[in-house]
Amino acid sequence: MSGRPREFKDMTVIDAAMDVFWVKGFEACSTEELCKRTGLGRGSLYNAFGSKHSLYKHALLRYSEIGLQANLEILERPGPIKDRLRALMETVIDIDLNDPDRRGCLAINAAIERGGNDPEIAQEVSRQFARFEEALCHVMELGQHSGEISSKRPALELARFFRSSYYGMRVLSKVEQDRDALLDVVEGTLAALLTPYS
Amino acid sequence: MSGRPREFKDMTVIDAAMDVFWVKGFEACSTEELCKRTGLGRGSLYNAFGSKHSLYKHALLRYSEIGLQANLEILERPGPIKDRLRALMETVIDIDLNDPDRRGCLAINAAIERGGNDPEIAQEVSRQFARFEEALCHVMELGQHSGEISSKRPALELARFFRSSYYGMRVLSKVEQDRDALLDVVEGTLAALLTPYS
DNA sequence: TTAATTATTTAACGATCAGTACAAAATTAG
DNA sequence: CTAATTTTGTACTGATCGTTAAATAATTAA
Repeated sequence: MSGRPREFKDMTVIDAAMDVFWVKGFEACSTEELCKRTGLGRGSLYNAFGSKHSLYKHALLRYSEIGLQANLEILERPGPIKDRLRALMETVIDIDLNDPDRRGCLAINAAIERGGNDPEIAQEVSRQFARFEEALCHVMELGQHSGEISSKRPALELARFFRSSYYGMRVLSKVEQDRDALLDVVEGTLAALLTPYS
Repeated sequence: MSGRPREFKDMTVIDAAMDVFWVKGFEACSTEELCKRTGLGRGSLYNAFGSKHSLYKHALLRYSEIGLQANLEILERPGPIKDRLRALMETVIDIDLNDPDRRGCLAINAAIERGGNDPEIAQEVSRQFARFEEALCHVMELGQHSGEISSKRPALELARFFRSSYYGMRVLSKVEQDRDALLDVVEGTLAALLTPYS
């Protein structure tokens, strides 16, 4: 054990690869470009990660510490539940519309590009979707206890409904340039949660 | 003009190509497979459509007469607005979950795979999204006039909100196998539209 | 019939694809 | 030091990519 030491940090390489996959998707991203952007030669890249598909999996896993985690942090902020949910959606609108590459959400991109034909990727995406659902459900329960959010519906249903609306908004933001169209989604979704009676 | 006659109908070829693009996406679909599935030789295919990208555009345009139109027909059915909106979502859940290829919605697939890097495709997707919004808005207005749907919010906002939730559901259905998770989206979304007070 | 036009078939184009073989380089263990 | 081990850089693999060239076939117009 322990021969020549690696000249790179795995995570740095995965981050670079994630950026490329995020912009171009899996199929449209060549191994040559991955080498260029990670700074690794083909030998090193294949020695470390085995295949393009494996590197993509690593990138997707890493994404849960970027995209998902960023969302969870907004949800855990102090302050009214309503403000957190609004911040979650409005923040993502700003990010998506200001991104010249319109990368969107890597997990959603993976779900669409590979979910149907790639069980491994589908499972990891599903895991990330579930984690988001869980966090949202927790927030909905908090809101229901404090009376900020309608208790007419189960928290899980509200979480799933909100999540769907959020994901749909990220699909729309891939091609939409009218910010108002996205802000209407925010208003409609929040209004649905904040019915004034119990 | 008028030399040797074509041995195929353009629309038949486009339909076949659409099926392949729908299952595999744009990048993962080779011209060889397109030839195989359309029955055309490479020469005929390129003579008729010019490029893979052009054929993809034709397929996406054709999709608006399949996917979009199917939705519009459900929305134009007679009967309560609530039933139409529910049918729209539940029908799509059945289709998506019963599809072994998990093709989902081709317009959404195109938005995600190519929306960020392909302005032509982004524009056509945007057009189809807008048409769906328009139809939904019309239905919301009908529902508001008849009192079936809350008038607290503008019809356009309701339409945009519903559409986002619907698109999100189709993203989820790419990797979700729990029907209840999708049905909760339906319940949550409909409940939001059907507040009992004006 | 002939010329013009368009479609089809086949073979091939250069480019690029993901992945590998292998030798040189750098380390540790003994 | 040597042997063992791992990484690195480079050259290369066969396969496949999207696209094109060119000969042949089928039609209409004259």
